[in-house]
Amino acid sequence: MLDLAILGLLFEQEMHGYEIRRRLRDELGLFANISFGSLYPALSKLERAGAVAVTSEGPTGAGSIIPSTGSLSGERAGLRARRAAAPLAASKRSRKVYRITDEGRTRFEQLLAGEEVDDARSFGLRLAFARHLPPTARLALLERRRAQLTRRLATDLARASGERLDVYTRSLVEHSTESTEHDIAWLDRLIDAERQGSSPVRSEASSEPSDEAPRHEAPQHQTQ
Amino acid sequence: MLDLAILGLLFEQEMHGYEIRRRLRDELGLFANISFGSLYPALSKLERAGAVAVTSEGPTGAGSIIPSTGSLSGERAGLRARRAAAPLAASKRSRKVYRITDEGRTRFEQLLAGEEVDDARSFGLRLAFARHLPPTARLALLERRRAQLTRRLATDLARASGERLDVYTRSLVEHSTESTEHDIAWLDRLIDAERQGSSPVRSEASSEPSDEAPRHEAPQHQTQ
DNA sequence: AATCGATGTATCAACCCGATACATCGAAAT
DNA sequence: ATTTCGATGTATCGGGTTGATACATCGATT
Repeated sequence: MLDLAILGLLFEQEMHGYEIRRRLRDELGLFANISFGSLYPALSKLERAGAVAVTSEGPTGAGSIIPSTGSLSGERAGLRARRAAAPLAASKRSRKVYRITDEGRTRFEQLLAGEEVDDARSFGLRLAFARHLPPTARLALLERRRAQLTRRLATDLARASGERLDVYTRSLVEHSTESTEHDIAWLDRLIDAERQGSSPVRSEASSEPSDEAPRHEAPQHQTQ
Repeated sequence: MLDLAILGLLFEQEMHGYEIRRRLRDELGLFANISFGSLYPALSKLERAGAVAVTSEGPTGAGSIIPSTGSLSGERAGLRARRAAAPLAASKRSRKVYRITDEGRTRFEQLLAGEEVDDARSFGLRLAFARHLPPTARLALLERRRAQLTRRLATDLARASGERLDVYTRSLVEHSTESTEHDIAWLDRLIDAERQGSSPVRSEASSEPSDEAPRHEAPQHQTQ
């Protein structure tokens, strides 16, 4: 699940681990504070799997890829060895900038279109990257989530009406029910907007928009 | 965190693992589907720590508190009603019935009054057992949670207004903001009710061993 | 009688989190 | 000018959670 978040961020721009964490916290808001104990192993795993590649050193921008000395494999003491053996002038600080590969892009689309939309986090993450989905899959994602919430609402209502609960538990269940209803209403608005805006447009990349409906906010595509 | 849930359920009535899972799912609703891979290790750990003891074998040693069919009608399926209607006493089935110890009760109160009210699960769990808290601690719990949500609302608002987000991410952030506001309003109602109603009733968490029958659901005050 | 689903306990790999360690840099404090 | 301190940056470790899986018994249907 964290793989999806990492690949989604690297899909737009290459960056290093610390920056990934910052964006996840500040922009997405999901993973309130993703732990480094999750992030770095996930990056290593993605690198081993060939989904991302490291273009060591280079704060921002596109160029400035220093021809690596071949010892960029993340071994146990490799970090210290690299630091000691690389007193480069350009090397301000040890940072590993990650870049997504073609294989990673494929993996990203697989994960994004995956069916495991169980919890709120997973759904929120997919929605945050929903602009990379074709309209059909986007609508399917929203409706899958809506079906899940509807199911949960049914069990919540059964529990609220059937059981004998104390004041606090009852309030908890009632509030949970209201929240679920609120979520469903929100999803209905999203689904409606999706149906209004994406029906005439067949493809997100190449097709003439033939509708003149006053869309309040157009679904913009990705930027570089 | 799971320890609190287990001890809270065993606080009222002894039961076995499978039943703990069922109650957590059907009554509390938290831990939508608690995994056995969490439950059984937690039970073993609690047993090693002396917080619970196993009174192996015998599903209904001291008379089942199962309410007769009436309130069970709203259950998930008729299967449970069927099972509840026939509480076999000679069950040779391997089941380990757990009972809370005095040490476990102490541990339960420690956990319940603990300060780590970070996430929604932890708070919801504490609220579900809030009737075991003295009114002062109950109010403190609600206000701690409110303060957390207020902080989160501030960062959410900053993110929503400052960043340039695509349609879906923006909708996500806005919905999250609304949900947090909804939660805060709910907490305000709870806090208000707590301030109104908590003066006359003084009980719980004291050294009174008698005065109450071993009922497991006994909150009778308050105006919801 | 055989199958199937519910009940019941238990373990495993994979994953995630919180804490911690180590190291560098910029800037404020002394 | 030097020290201190906080932000940046990578990485590991222990412990808890999950989902999958295994094994076994019982009740009911076929």
